[in-house]
Amino acid sequence: MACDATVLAEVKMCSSNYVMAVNDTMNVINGKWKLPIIGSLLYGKKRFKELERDIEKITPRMLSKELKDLEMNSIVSRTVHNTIPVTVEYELTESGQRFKNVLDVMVEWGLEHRQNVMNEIMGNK
Amino acid sequence: MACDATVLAEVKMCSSNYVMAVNDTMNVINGKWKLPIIGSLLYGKKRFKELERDIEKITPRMLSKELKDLEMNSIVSRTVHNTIPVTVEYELTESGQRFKNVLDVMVEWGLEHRQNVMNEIMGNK
DNA sequence: GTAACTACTATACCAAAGTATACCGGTATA
DNA sequence: TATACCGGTATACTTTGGTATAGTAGTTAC
Repeated sequence: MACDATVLAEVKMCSSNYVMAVNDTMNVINGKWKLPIIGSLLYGKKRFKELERDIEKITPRMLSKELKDLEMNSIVSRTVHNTIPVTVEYELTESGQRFKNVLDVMVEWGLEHRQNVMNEIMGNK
Repeated sequence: MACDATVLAEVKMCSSNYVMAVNDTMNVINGKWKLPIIGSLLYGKKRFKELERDIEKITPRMLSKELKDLEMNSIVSRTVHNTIPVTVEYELTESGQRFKNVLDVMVEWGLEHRQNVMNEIMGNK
């Protein structure tokens, strides 16, 4: 059938699955701080305070909240180490790392779009 | 230099451009209604009332506002026809149509991610 | 004993985003 | 003359998202 999820090309034709999958993706990146956090973790695992220092102007309240969201959605994993004092490490899951594919396409589109808009303003065809 | 914008692969290394391009893309899709509007217009040009009927629960206020946003960002074009009464058509620009690339990757990631999460719940490794 | 580091949480507030409801001028139809 | 369609706008309200500021418990260094 057209709605058999086993074949990607066909799924793309099936608009209810299409919408669901886009929404799943949107839920990962909603809010002001999700992308900065993911961006920071793309460079490797980080501790809470490291993220707090890394991401300008984020408050511990928001960092904590957003990390919980990301953990719940299996984008980020949280590991507590029995050091003294305890250290907590946040790391991208495999899904989290694969999210870079989405970011890459966003970058590609963003750059092309900016170029297009520039050309229009300059009057080039 | 590493920040020469002419080579895509190098641009991806240059984090300030990377961030800028992602933000450009995010600005296109922010808010609750941008994606439904773009999604509807992917099937071809539409008039105001057609969009209003197509997109469930959207109010004319939001539709009008979001269409203006999209037009300002060169994602959608607005054409007024001198029919009686006037008809107004909204259509994706070239950039708007290319945005489907972003959506496609979002769908791909969304489906894979959902599958991953399912597998974890089911206990499969 | 007091200051500082870790990983947070609690309370209160504020601004942006979205909703609800009504309305506008113009035209066509009954 | 009344009703309905078109492409919206205006006003007021509510909900959500984010900020500001302070404080928590445990540990180490001075």
